[in-house]
Amino acid sequence: MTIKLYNTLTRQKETFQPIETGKVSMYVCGPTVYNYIHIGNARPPIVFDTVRRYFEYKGYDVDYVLNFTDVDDKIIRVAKELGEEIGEVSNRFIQAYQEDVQALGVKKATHHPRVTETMEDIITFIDSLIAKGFAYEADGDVYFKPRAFEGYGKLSHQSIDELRSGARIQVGEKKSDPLDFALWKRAKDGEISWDSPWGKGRPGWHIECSAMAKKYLGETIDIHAGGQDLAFPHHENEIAQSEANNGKTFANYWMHNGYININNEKMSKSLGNFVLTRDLIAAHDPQVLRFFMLSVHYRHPINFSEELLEAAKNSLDRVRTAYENLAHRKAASLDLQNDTSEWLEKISDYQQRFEAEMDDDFNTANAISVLFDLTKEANTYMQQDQTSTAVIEAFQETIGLLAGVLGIEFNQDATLLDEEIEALIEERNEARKNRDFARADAIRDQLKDQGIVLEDTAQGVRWKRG
RNA sequence: GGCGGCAUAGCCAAGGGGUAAGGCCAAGGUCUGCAAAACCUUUAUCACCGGUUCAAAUCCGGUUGCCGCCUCCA
Repeated sequence: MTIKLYNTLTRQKETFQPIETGKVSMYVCGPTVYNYIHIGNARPPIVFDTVRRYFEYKGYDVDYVLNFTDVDDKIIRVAKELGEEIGEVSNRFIQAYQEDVQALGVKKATHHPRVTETMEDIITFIDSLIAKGFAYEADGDVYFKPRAFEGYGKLSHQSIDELRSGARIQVGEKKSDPLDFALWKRAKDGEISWDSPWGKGRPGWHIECSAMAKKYLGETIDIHAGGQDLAFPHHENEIAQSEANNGKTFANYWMHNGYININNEKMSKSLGNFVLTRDLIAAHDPQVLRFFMLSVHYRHPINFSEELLEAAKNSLDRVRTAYENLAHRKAASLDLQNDTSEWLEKISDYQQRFEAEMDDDFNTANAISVLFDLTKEANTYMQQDQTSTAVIEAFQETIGLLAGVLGIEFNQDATLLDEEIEALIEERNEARKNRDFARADAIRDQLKDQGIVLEDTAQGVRWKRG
């Protein structure tokens, strides 16, 4: 089956057609590193990491670039406030970003370029745009002229004249048209700067992505992605810069994720209604947060609340518990041959259903529902007196594999209990045999206080860390 | 003003012409010494109005409400 994905450019689901067979090049706009990320900022890395994982699951070789904007007005401001170098600020928050996102099960990108390390390419890019007549220098600033680029507005589906009413010129800018946007900003006194043909300065916001995408992925990439709010103006401007300069389609597919809302309103720094990712993963299982985000289609908004997170935790526990129970049940299973193939076929059907949902524009909400169906099937199978090792293993492997595609990992290595606890469990078994339930329950309560939960099953005592 | 999205059970959420997936919560039941886990059962006609159709939650028109983008934003 081929993968279909919704392309913002055409406003349609399209069959994914890679530029190069078996390969996918993806560029995802990363953070401006001047503070800790909130959970809204965590959605794109999670969503597109899942997209990446699914492509890899399907056998594609994915070249995945996620950049860091490590110089801009806000970073300069924060550095000034703290009396630090901007490098100190950006390094600290890049580090923090990596930690947060790693906790959420996000794989490292193939490349994590930074603006400050791409300066030469950026300057060359701007120079070339000026040479081609798409940009002009004005008193140390350089501006891009959207009016010179024919396709301007094609991503956000806005006509250039409609946009005009919203455009504005800020104090100190030397644009000749309100629509023009900065490629290069002349340095103010004492501000960090780089030498360029137009004097000391630093890049504007949009040009970095055009330059980095070209540097690491080439002139045409398969997928360019980011949050919905980047579609305009950021991505629109990237298209204009890249296509004006390279004369080629910049990205074949554009993907945009929806927002995280609080009380039905967009979470944003300016509204002050945000929850920091760090704070949340300190208080909750980060996998639950990831699972929560994937339980809604990536293009739809998600309303955030502690209650919803709690519900997500209970949901995920259902799958996790089944996975752990399968591990326990494996020991008591037999090398049965009779009805095995029928079950294995059934399990494989669930996997195919999962794939069909993911193939359809990465419908993780439906993919998760298939995972639940598979979980129920496994639980039902375990109701039987006799179970086949092969079937139990297939259930466990498939649940682990599909959850893994979503970036959810279940604990494989149940650490052994220490001897003291083992002895207590044994003592309790004896007590139960002797129908000394008071003693048995006392031991169970004692272990519970130590975080060990005991469950009596037909196949013996099952324990887990609660 | 321009462009766009959303409205489905107590809650979350898929579906998007053929008669409502899945999860959470709740209640009842089975199993269990008790629990836990699990399984079974119960719970909606899809914001409203009108139209197209043999058939509409799904298409079209309109109404209401909410949200987003329109040069800081994921």
